[in-house]
Amino acid sequence: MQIRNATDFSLKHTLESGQSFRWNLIDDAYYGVVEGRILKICQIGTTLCVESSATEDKTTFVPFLQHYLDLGRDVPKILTQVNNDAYMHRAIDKLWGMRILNQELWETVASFILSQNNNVSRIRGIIRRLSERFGEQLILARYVDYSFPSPEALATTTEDELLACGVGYRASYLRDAAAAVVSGELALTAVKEMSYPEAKRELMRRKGIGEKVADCICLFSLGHLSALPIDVWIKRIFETLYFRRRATYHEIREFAHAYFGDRVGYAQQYLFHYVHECPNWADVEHLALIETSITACGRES
DNA sequence: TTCCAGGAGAGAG
DNA sequence: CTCTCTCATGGA
Repeated sequence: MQIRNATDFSLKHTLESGQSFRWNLIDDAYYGVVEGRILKICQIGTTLCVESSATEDKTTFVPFLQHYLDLGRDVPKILTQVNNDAYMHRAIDKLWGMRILNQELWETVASFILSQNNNVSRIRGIIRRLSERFGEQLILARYVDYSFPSPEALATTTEDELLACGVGYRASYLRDAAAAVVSGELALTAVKEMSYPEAKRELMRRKGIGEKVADCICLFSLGHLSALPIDVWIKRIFETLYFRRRATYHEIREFAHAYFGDRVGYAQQYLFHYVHECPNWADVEHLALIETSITACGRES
């Protein structure tokens, strides 16, 4: 199956930017599991070639995939709004076409609970082992993978089995969240209908979900583009480039919304992925010295 | 060996 | 409110 006219879209930047942990690049095609089926996607120009392990109805599958990849959004317009300085200009130029995915909610909740105090490659390994152990086997041609474990599967296992997958001290957080979904205490269908502040507050009631993880869930699953996950790198960027001093999370949040506007989540993702792709910290500091359009922040007490 | 990674909870001040 | 310590794990 094909999707044409995927303009201003980069499959590579989108799937490799650390918002999903499930995609593997094999011979120019990305293989991943999305909502219970393996997808194989490759991009040739503005055309996406897609294969699925499931039998798909084209009339529903194409809109589903377009929504997952956020293809319906006017991303160039957003990037114009957040292209405020030399550093953002470089990030946007380097990562043109990167989009923020709309991922399945439970998988996103569980994945970012596991992300705390962890690194991307290890998070990927944990999720792969959890899926192999607690998910269902899927096959597309010679590619074998496993669906993301259901809340029921993770709620009824033991912490020892989770530890064997390498989740570490996050085992109790993961099991508690799964149990809350099963019991209905965490109503995911209701969370999907909530506003950004409501959804964030509801998610943060769970142990293991703080501000940053809740913002990742709101941004990478619920489409709340004003969500701003502040990890150590984003904090470092804002402090070096825009504040030139230590800043609290509250200060960064306030400044970022004023500086980038209500699509700050998109700006954040370009900053996050760019600093990981091009970890030239001296360059950041150099830009901080020559940048003049951003001196408004951090002057008052 | 120590440090770090898409942090958060608990406690102290 | 802010600061600090700890948490399990593996790669650098």
